[in-house]
Amino acid sequence: MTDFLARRDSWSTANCSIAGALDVVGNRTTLLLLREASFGTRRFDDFARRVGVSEPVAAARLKQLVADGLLDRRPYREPGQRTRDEYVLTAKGRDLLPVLAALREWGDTYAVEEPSVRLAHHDCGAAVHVALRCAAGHDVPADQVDLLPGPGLLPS
Amino acid sequence: MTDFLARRDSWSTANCSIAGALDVVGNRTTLLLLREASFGTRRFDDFARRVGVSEPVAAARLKQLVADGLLDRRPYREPGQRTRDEYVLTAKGRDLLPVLAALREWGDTYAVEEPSVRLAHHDCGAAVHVALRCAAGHDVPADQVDLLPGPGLLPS
DNA sequence: TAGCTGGCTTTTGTTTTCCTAAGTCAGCCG
DNA sequence: CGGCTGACTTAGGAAAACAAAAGCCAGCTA
Repeated sequence: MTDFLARRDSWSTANCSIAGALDVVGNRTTLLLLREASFGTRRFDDFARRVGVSEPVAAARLKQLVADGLLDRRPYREPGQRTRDEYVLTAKGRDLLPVLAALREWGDTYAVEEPSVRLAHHDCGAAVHVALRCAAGHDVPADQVDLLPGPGLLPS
Repeated sequence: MTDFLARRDSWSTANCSIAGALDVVGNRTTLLLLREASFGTRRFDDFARRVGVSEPVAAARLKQLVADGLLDRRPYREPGQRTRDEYVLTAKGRDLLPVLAALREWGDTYAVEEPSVRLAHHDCGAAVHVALRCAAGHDVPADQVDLLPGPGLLPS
């Protein structure tokens, strides 16, 4: 029961949630586009320029993100302007913000000297960081996390 | 001060922590190798087989992970066996676990029907999930996160 | 109605990533 | 000392991702 880890050949790749998530957001450009979307970027060429990617790549990735339901593409019109399309995060896309926050936190520590953005709690102004918590409300240090078989493994 | 987001062309790509983190772990194979390392996998061919990648790719990625300081490669010897090399997470690599946990949580919700692994708090057994918290100890919902300029932007 | 601009798409060619298959090397085992 | 196994490396080639440049189309603006 507890040593299901020992024979994880059978399930390590099969229907793994991490692999499934990476099938959607497993490349650099996609995550940077989502970073921009979380900053409020909406227009096509802003995405391409700020992510630092060519237009064909931006078009392909944005299209894929819309197809995957992370971004919503919808027309809008500023007064006196023609109709344009904008891309905004869906709930499914917003739920990836913890991933971006965790990457940012790691990058702040190990990849850059001076972070250009910091996250603050709107109510109290204190710095926001990513934490592991259990359903009972405890803070969970990384070494107190147990790996247990999930419902996808019970039939075996 | 608050509309620094409006002219983020200047800093969106430059020394962004997320981009820096993705330079290290920005591809699928690397993150899956770290997932395996977090499961306790140590041997070369176990990594390759469980991640589902060919040996040359596993060798290249593991070598890069060692060079980046996320994995430590060290010899070990089981009794009656020859010396082998094993790969184990460093502190720098362990600090990526929140990223993996966040990806897993998103994948549990959106990418698979039945997760094969669940995380539990060792002390109380309750499910572990990723949360945003501020330094003052509050839970921070995603819509209460403010983006503020960090130290890397002050000189401008 | 003739530009002009935003928002893409198409084309072309290069670079990166990956797989398969084969080869290497060290050392225990008979 | 000759084979076998684990842990890789090398070679060759296919597939994917990417950039640069050009083209297309809709609809304001003049």
